[in-house]
Parts: sequence; C-alpha cells; structure tokens
Amino acid sequence: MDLVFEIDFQSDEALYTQLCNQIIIGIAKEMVHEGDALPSVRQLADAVGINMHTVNKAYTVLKQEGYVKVDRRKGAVIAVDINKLHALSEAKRDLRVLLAKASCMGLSKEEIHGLIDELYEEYGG
Amino acid sequence: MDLVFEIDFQSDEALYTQLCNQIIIGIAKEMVHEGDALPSVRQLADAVGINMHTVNKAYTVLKQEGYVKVDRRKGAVIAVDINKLHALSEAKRDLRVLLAKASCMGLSKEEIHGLIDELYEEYGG
DNA sequence: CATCTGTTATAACATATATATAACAGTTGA
DNA sequence: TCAACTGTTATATATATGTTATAACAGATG
Repeated sequence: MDLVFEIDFQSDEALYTQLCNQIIIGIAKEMVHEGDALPSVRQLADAVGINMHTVNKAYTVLKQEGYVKVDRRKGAVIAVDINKLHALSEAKRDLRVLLAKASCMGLSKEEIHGLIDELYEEYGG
Repeated sequence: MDLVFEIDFQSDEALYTQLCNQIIIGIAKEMVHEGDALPSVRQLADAVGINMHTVNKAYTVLKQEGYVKVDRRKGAVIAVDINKLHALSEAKRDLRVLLAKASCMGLSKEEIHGLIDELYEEYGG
C-alpha cells in the first residue's frame, strides 16, 4: 500500500471527506491501482486515530461514486467505474464557482490554464 | 439589480452557500459591479422564501471572503477585495480533488482545458 | 474454530443549518 | 422629530450531519 493517510483534525473538511479525497488523489497519482485492497475499516481507523464508522462512511461514499468495490475475500478494493454523466455535471457545477472566484481574483484564462497544468502534472496525464 | 436569486430546496448545498455562489458568479458575469447595493437581508429573505438569518449568514461569509462590504447607508454593497493568498490556496486544494476525479474519469488534459474554456466564456473572458 | 472481513443497529453527543421572535443603534427621508 | 429602513445581536427551537462508542451478525480465511 503506497497510500499514506493523514488526517487534519483542524480542517473544516469532514474526516470521511478527507479520506475519500486522499484515496481519489491516490488513484489519480497511480499510487494504487485496480484490484488493490484498501486497509480494513478497523485497521485504517486505528492507524489514523478515528472511529471505524467514519472510515466505513468514506468507503461507502467511494463505493457509491464508483471508486471502490467490495470483495468478500479482500475487503474494499480499488475498482474505478464512474458514472461519467453524473460526475461530469457535478464537476461542472464546482468548476463554475471555482472559475467565478478565480475571475474575481483577477486571474486570466491563461493563468488558470497554467494552474491546471501545474496541478495536473501530479497525475501521470 | 440584474441578479436573479433562485433557491433549490432539494439541493445538497446549504441555502446560504447557494446565495453566496450566485452572488460570486453574478460578479464574475459582470451582472453586478463594485458599489452596487445588494438587496437587504429582509427583502432577499422574503423574495426567495427563506429566513432573514440565512441571508445574513451568506452576507457575513461574503464579507469575510472579501466580496462585499457594509455601508451603513446603503447596506451590503459589492466591493471585491480578496485575500489572494488565502483564496488561491483554497482554490488549489479544491482543484486538486477536482482534477483527480477528472483523471479517474479518463478526461485528458486537453479535454479539461476545453471544459475550462467552455465555462470561462460565461465570465467576460 | 478462531479470526478477520464489511455491515448493521443502537445510542449518545457536538456541530451545522435553518427558522422564529425580538430587540438595538445608526441612517434616511418626510 | 419621527417613522421606516439598514445590518447586527441575542435567545430559543428543530432538524440534519458528523463522530464516537459498544455490540452483534454473516461470510471468508487459514
């Protein structure tokens, strides 16, 4: 398991959301691949110092969004199978607000493209 | 006031967040400009059918983020003065997750740039 | 058979969201 | 001056969400 989980208890992001995002970013960075097993809910909960149910909620959300499947033998397993229509419309809604804020900040379209390139470099693409 | 406020009571977004986002997008679309007065908390609350305090929370958040100032005479007024350091680091955090999801969806960097261009067109360019 | 999976149930508590009623100080315009 | 309007603050209530806690269950593993 190449993933390193780090919980920020001061963050305004929910703990389960932090876990979800770290796993999704881990997939994009190719630190984990299809079929890789995630830590068990109890293991991960102990490792980062949170409750089992909080980890379980993260896994449940990831399962609903299509990043994870459950194998009775291996437990939670990476298995990317995303509903693109739904995911894309959600991404657009978020992007609209994000770009509006960027525009208010005075960022040009070119600067935004640069920002995208900078961040996207982290993901093999 | 060119802004039209529409509340989706079925949305998972908080009501005050919906108001914030619509105002920020309105600024980016240049539907409102520096110095324009926003509706009073009571007017807007009545207009969209929510509580005064929910509107007040939206205005308070917008004030903290630097999109609005309060003029004792005019009430809440558009006045874009954003802490770029803070706003940019927040934007990057959001973008990182958004791009990871896009990468998992199989979107190429070029397709993402296209998406940005499409959405950014709504804001004067 | 003991031990590990995810899952479910129940309970409890803190925080966030939203509403309701009420009041206050400053500003405006009649 | 005075009524009507600002944002702001205080208090209370209701509901939803997030998090923890304890416990149990069925299926798979070795």
